Amino acid sequence: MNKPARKARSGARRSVTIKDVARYAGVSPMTVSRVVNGGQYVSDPTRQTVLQAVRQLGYSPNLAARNLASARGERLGLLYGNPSASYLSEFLVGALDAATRHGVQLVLEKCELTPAASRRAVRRLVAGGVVGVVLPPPLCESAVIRAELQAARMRIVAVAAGRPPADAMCVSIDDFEAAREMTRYLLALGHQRLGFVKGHPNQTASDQRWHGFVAAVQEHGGLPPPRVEQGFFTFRSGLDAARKLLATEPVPTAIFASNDDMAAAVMAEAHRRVLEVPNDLTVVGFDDSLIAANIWPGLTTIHQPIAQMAGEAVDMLVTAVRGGRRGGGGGAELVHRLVAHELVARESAARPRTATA
Amino acid sequence: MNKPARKARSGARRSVTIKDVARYAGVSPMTVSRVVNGGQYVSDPTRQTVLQAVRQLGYSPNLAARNLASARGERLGLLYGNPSASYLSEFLVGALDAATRHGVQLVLEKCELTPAASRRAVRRLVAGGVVGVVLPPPLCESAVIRAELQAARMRIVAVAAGRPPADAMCVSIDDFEAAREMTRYLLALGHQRLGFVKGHPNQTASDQRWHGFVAAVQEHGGLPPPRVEQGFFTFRSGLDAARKLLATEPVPTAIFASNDDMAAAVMAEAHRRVLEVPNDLTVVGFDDSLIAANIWPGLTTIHQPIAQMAGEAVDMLVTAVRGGRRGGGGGAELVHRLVAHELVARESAARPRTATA
DNA sequence: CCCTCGGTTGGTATCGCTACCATGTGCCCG
DNA sequence: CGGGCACATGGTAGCGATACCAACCGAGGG
Repeated sequence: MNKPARKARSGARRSVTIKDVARYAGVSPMTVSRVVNGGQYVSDPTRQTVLQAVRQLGYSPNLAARNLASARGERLGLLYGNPSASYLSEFLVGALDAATRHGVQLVLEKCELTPAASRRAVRRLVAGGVVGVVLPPPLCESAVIRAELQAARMRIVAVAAGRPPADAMCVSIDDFEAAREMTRYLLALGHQRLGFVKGHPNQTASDQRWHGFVAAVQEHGGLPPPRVEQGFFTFRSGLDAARKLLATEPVPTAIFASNDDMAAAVMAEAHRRVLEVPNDLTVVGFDDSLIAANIWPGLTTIHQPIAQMAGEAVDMLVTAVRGGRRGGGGGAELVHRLVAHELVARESAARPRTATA
Repeated sequence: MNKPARKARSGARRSVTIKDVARYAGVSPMTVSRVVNGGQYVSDPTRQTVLQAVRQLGYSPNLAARNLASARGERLGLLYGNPSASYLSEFLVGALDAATRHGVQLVLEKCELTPAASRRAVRRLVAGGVVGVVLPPPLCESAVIRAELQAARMRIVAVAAGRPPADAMCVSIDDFEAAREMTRYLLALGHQRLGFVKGHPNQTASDQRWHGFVAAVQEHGGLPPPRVEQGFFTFRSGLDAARKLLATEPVPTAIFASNDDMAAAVMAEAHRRVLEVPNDLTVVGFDDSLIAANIWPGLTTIHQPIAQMAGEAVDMLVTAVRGGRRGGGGGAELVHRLVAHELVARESAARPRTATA
């Protein structure tokens, strides 16, 4: 038998259980459990004793057992769509990390944006015993998917939706504020003739960014009207927009694209026209996706703490699911959490040539 | 009691347990367990019946219960280093998917390449009860990390190491063959003056790709000696290499960079010199990373089925761990699995201007 | 013909923890 | 003064799966 082998290996392994702590503290396992889980009906002296024992013995609860007993081995789903978003990598890291911390399982499911595909994906999730779902962009914008999920009684957290949907929890940065900040940055550099490439019209974040841009322009005042083109968050659409923006005089001295892919496209088109970035043209983006640091010159952009956001989303889901099971039925508190963004200045933005410092 | 209420509501909710499957298949839970875990003492008819039931009911074992009962910390680790590799995203998707399929938990751990950091990361993994680790590049090349892991008796699968390490399982594409294929492709287009940007010298894949390139050049024969520069897989290093390659006459008509980031850098530098790609210069890369399709012109490159490779790695780990525990001690079969690559032709490669078709 | 033996099954205990109920205090209120 | 209520605690019964052993069964050897 290989039992002896196991024994030998484990030696150091065997962990201290709740019973050990209970015995050590001279109370029942139940009391220990209550203390550890922040239960309410424990007297303060007892609590201190137990906490002491926990520290002394280095007790750490067995996740598997806890999950099993509390039937909280909940699975969470992560529905992802367009994987071109270099988002996904960081997003997954953050989400998985949080999931591991909470001891919940994370199930991935790919999903196109068509109703049929959504339905299929949701069905697969339900079949997999998933009780809550994280929705990264652009799926978080799809009312169809949200409705489908809601019908299956899933909890939902939308990540990085520009405007929080009314029917789901949400974690995002303040797209409006971030765009305003970036625009102010451009204005502070001395730019006057601005160009803007809008994002995909069916993502609410696009609006927020656009409005932030407009707000900054208006509060500054006295500028020639900015040139605006519609984009769709793809490199290709950025190229088209850039072509139009750069074709007609007077050419903008700074172009703010609603995401990095489009900003990269603007830079590519600028190069084609032998405009040097940033000396002849300043280009800034949004997202701080992988491409931002991997092109030359590096792209000045807005950094979103994607991993953190994904993690928070999972946290929210876990508390919602657990609290929901515990607390009275359906008391759906729809939290909306904002996290901090950051303007990352790289090489693609500079004072305009004609700046009147 | 709210039990009835739960029952009523649950219908779709309540996950199916091993007992349900057993009842459905008309056998005991034990037998189901044996089938699911690939146990040996099950007759074929019984096995089929059970598998059928599993599929019908959509059964998926409860991780918590399994871990608790078997005390088998069946967690797998994924040690990732340099996340600049846009690799990570797809890699995670594949790995997580496989992990979910097998019902094992995947624990992520970030790890720098220094010995100290490796030691710390491994310690964290051990503390987390991890029994096997997936090593994506570039970590799979680090003998230090492998040694560290092996000392902790972990199973290891290295992914995309150019040359399989002697002491670990491995899944990769045939870098040599892929590079040779790409080079033949360039030669077939009519290119004669070739440039090559080598990859980071401490990754064995770099060698393989370089040798594949050389092999194709030699088997073709009668070419001027190719121009070669050392790169380090970073955009920056690609820029430096491109500068040198394009500075001295005669300029190559095609440049093969050992990865996409460097290829993108070559393209950027070409643009700066007002060389049009692909008309004035053909550029090809390797990896088919996100950037390849998101620049203009699109990069002709070698596609690696990253997600699939990651999935296979997890599969191998699972069978190794389960088989290893069961089967006689230490019969470490070090499998090395090759998966198919694919040459993806986009717009960055064309016949040279001076081609003598 | 019985007994052993290897392949195949089912029963039972148990993993570590928590839900749930019972119990036991002290205290206020009717 | 007894019932009720808010706290504080302990006991018991599982959660879903596997380990381990017992039981069965057909075949072959003594």
